[in-house]
Amino acid sequence: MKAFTVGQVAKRAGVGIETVRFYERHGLLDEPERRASGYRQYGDDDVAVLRFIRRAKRLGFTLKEIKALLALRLDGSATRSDVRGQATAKVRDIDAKIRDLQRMRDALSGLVDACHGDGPATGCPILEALNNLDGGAGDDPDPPAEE
Amino acid sequence: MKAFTVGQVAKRAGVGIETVRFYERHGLLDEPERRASGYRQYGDDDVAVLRFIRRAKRLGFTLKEIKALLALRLDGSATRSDVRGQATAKVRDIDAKIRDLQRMRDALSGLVDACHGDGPATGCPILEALNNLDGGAGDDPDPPAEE
DNA sequence: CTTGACTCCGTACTTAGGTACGGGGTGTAC
DNA sequence: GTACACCCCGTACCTAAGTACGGAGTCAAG
Repeated sequence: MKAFTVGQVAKRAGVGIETVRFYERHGLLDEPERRASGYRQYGDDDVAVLRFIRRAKRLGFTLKEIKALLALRLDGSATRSDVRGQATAKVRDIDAKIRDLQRMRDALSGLVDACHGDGPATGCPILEALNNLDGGAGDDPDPPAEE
Repeated sequence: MKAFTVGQVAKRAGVGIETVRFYERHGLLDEPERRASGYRQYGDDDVAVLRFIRRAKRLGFTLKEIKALLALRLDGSATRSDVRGQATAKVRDIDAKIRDLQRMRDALSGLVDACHGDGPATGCPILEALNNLDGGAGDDPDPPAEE
């Protein structure tokens, strides 16, 4: 029932007022209705969108990507297979991110296991572990050619 | 054996020359040895570090965080348990990211399944799916209090 | 021993994503 | 009916992470 002011919606979503206006200007948040005075009016759905943006950002999505994700929601002109295609592509993106993170996680956690004891850290097999952090998943535009 | 120029190391790592200098200035890459002419000299280890930075960045780590990750490698003054502590914290960070991504992935992929057929997208249960995208994992500094 | 590609350095510019400022209007509690 | 907090808008500023510029020195091939 569209009862929040910009300050209230910002507080509920855990962002700043200026940020709400910023998202509006950049098309992540729909332009809200206004009271006669010009005051913006928001509802719970706007809070949800703002929270979603916050979380997606933490996961490394850009505002542009988030905008695309949000657009899946409203795009009434798209056919279902359009939407499916876009969503599927996003799922693949996310899967790739997860795989990368998992490899990083495993290497790091292997490091934690290998580096037990409590002497000085020198000798702790961190170097090797870090080397393992590198490795497969690059869209490397430069396969190690000869020079 | 420290045989690459800045251009060569940049190419091998898939980054720009200016980026290499930038990382050096910001302490992510050690200051390399120089030839008499002042030319920087790099080795394979530097390539590995640059590639690592690239991957970590794609995963949403900031350069600051990456610097901290890289520091685990060299910190000879730290005790093993120091290093273990830091690495463990990083693992937890990464786990949280993975969980968030997985929830997002599941919601999105549920959307894909639910939205089969090929009519117009209106009616496709995207709204609910997006609502599910929100939910648990925020370090929300503002629990929905009364107003 | 010159030419072209590469390197040096410092400085300036760019994009993304906000954050702050400031002069004015609004809403409400006394 | 006037404080006071809150909102309006535009503009300016900020950090992160590069990217580009440009004049001078260097290296290797012919």
